[in-house]
Amino acid sequence: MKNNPDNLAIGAFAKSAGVNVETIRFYQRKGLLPEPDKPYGGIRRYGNADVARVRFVKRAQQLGFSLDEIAELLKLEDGAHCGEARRLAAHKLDRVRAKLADLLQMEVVLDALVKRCDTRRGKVCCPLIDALHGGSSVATDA
Amino acid sequence: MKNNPDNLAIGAFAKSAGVNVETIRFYQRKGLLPEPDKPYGGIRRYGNADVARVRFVKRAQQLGFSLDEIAELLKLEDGAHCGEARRLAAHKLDRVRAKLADLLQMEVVLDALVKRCDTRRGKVCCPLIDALHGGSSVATDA
DNA sequence: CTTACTTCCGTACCAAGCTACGGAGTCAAG
DNA sequence: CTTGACTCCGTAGCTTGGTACGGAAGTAAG
Ligand SMILES: [Zn+2]
Ligand SMILES: [Zn+2]
Ligand SMILES: [Zn+2]
Ligand SMILES: [Zn+2]
Repeated sequence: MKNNPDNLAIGAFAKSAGVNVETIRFYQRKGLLPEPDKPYGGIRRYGNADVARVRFVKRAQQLGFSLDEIAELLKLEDGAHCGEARRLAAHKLDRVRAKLADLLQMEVVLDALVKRCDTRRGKVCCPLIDALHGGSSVATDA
Repeated sequence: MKNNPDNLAIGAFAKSAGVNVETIRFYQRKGLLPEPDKPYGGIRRYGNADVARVRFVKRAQQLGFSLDEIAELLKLEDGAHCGEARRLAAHKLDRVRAKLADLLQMEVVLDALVKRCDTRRGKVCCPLIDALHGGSSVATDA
């Protein structure tokens, strides 16, 4: 009875889902996971559907969705609202791309600064520091 | 006397630096900005050096440095510690690149999911939702 | 029955980077 | 001198995604 995968106490459930017990409780408080009824004075039991739901959350997180956004996705969990799901994902894709562009810009500038720092080492004013002082191009520069 | 750029009260200083007054105070508490002595029972005054320092902080932030890291950079502000500055920036560059790789992975997967959602619209189970259920590849997949 | 492990539940705390608020003091204009 | 704007200072709150704590009650093994 103890390891029946459809009759787990919260500890086994959390382990099975690959998260911390406190994370489960946190998701319950956030409304991402249902809190099963508990027998009077007893303890709550969880099943495969709950494990699957946590895994759903974790996969969506890997794609950059916030917990609030994941709550929206979970409302579409039956797969019958393709348009709505697509809209959410497309919007997230936009924001991922925007962040990507920002980071790329940082990468370009940092790379240039580090290289300049290498080639002009030994000067009184480090070109990298100088750029942060506003001495040379450091911003988007476009 | 009022708009002398080397004798600013905190409000004018903040405006001149392009930040909120509270941000100035916050930076002072964090040790990023010195708190000038104030005349007994009077108000503190700020100058161009302070404005430049805030701008330094903001430029470094744009490159992805955290305030703690910026505190380190500010110790090298005289430009005489090229090697140390280069080390900090190179390390940051590494982390920017790592984040870039993560985001790129997200972008690839999200893009694929959205496209699949487009082409298979109308199915009972939306392919996007299905992938989050673990139905198809959604993870790093490498 | 006792011991030891879980569970339950509320509450508080963490990082980061601010933002807001309240009451008292100061300053400049009219 | 009064009014109103500004400053000072401490403290508290916000966001996101959890983590940690502590005491009471339930559960399992011996
Ligand atoms: Zn779909
Ligand atoms: Zn310099
Ligand atoms: Zn250098
Ligand atoms: Zn499905």
